[in-house]
This record gives sequence, structure tokens and C-alpha cells, in this order.
Amino acid sequence: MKYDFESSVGYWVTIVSLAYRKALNEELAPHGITFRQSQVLGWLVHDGVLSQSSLAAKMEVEAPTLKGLVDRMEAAGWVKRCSCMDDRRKKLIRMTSAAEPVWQKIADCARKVRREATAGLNRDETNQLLHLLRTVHNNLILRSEVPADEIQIG
Amino acid sequence: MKYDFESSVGYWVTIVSLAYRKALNEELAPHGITFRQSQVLGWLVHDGVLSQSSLAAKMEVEAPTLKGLVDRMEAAGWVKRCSCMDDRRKKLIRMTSAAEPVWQKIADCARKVRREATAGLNRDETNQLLHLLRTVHNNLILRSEVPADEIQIG
DNA sequence: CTCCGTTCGTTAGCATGCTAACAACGTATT
DNA sequence: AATACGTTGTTAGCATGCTAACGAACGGAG
Repeated sequence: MKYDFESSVGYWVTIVSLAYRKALNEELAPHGITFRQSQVLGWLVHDGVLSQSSLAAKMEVEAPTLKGLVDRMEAAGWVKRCSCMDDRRKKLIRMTSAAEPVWQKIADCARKVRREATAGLNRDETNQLLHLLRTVHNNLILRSEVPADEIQIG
Repeated sequence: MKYDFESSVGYWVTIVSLAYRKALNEELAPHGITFRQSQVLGWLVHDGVLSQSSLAAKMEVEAPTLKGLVDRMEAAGWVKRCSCMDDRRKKLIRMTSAAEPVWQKIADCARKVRREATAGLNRDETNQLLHLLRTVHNNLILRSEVPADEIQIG
């Protein structure tokens, strides 16, 4: 019983994701930062200050995964954990001044790889790709939020 | 200097890849197998016998990554390493008979998640998505094979 | 105010990714 | 044959992913 990987969205999304991350990691390596770490800085630039849980939600990873990311970035001096006055459970993550001069280079690397990845695609095709990926993502998110076998109205 | 993740192919491919893997892992967990391990069996069903290096190439991962996969699957009894007569360096991977009864269930899980992921997309849109992902993948592969700063014809 | 369920961050343990460096083997060159 | 170079698989070390289980803090019900 065969299974056709070549026509599987999961297969292609997996290997494109690996290839994209690898490409960007190569660009970022000289700056001592990784793909996911650069995304953390991106969200901090975008939103200012974020708690670990909200950052985890934005990056679509679980809490322990984000903790590891923040641990390494705090050790490297890119970010800092601050206590939250309103809620003593929360720890607010903010970018340090040491990270600011590097962010410009990171954004340049990200744009470069993005340009290379979408070479040969016109604006419509790129938008179509993003639209289709959002649709698939939404399908998978809804799936985890409302598993079919848990819908039991008594 | 902001960077717009929402319109980044890399961002969406990353989180869709994570969501897809997570969904399939949930389906496969009862069978004691993981997403990547199921793909190994898929390739073995498709091609019969494969050396580790050719399997790594098909799965788009590096040799040490594939070694870990095969190590765990051999320990679980799904696959077996066999020596190769023609080339004593190679180790041929083949599926064991113990894995065969599970493969049908794995393929069913894969088809189920695939159907859920592409819900709301017609055949044309799905093909378009696969086509665009292949294009992006090809761009990134070419990039790593011919880095621009290494083209130096003297 | 106390109890109880939820949320937040952490820990432990495992699966998957990578690069760098190595030994063993194959192959081409001299 | 001897040398050199490429290929194959392994090891070590690190970065990212996950679930399960936990303590601390919040918030609402009684």
C-alpha cells in the first residue's frame, strides 16, 4: 500500500520549511544568531514587550520550547526577563540595547532570503501562496481546538 | 526597523510545518510512531531498499539526522540495517515484517490529516499550492548549490 | 475569606534538526 | 603500487520541537 509523498502538502511544507530555515541560518550565522532567535527579536521589535506565553502563542510553539529560546538569548545578552507588576506569574521579555544594532542586519538577511525564495514568482503568486498557507494553517488550528471525537452534546 | 512576518513565506511555512507535524503526530501516537518515522517507512514502501545516504537525500535531511531516525526505528524493530555486498561502506535499510501491518494504519492517518489540512481547497488550489512550494524549494536548493559569492571565474 | 479551577513559567525526558570532525572504504591519478 | 580525493556512516555538541508533571500566582464561587 503506497502513499504518494510527492502530492502531499505535509511533505512539501516540511522540506521547504527545513530548506528555508537552513538558508536563513547560513545568512544569520555570522551575526551569531539563529532563525528562531531572529524571529523572537522580530516580534519584540513589532510589539515592544511580550510575556513568554503571548510570545509562544505568536511563534506557534509550546511554553517549554520558548523558554529554551529565551534562556539562550538571555545568556547571549539579546533579551532580558523583567518581572510584571500586574501579574507576578508573568515574565516580560524585552530586547536589550545590545540587540538593537544587530536587528537591522537580521532584517536585511531575512529580506534577502525571502527574495531568493520567491524568485520567479510574481506578486499575485506570492500572495496566493501566503493565502493558501494561511488556509491550511487555519484548518489545522481548528482541528486541534475542536477534535471531532470530543464533540459530545448530552 | 520593523519586519513584516505576516507577509513572509518563511514564517508561514514554518508554522504550517509545525502545525502539520503536530496534527499527524497526534494521529500516529497511538501506533507508537512519529511523523518523520512514518515518512521513512513510506520511502521504504515506495523504493524497497535504500542506503542511509539516499534516504537522507529523499527526506532532505543531513546524515546525522537520518542516523538518529534509523537508530530509534531499528531499536523499535520497524527497520533493519543490512550490509551491502557491492560497497562495504553502505548500510542498506529495509522495513521489517513487524512494520508491515502498521503501515496501512499510518497511510490512513496521513490521508486523514492531508484531507483535513486541505479542507476548503479545490483540486486546482491544492495543485497550485504544491506547485508554489516546489518552486520555493527549488529556489532554495539552487541557492545552496551555487552560492553567489563563490562564482569566481578566473 | 477559603476553596478550586486556570494560567504562567519551569523541569525532565525524549525526538529531530544542524555543523564539524573522524575512520573506513571506494576510486582516480600518477 | 602509492597517493590523493570523494563518499558513507558515525560521533560529539548544540538548537529546537514536543508532552507530562509541577509549584506559584490569579480569579471566581460559595
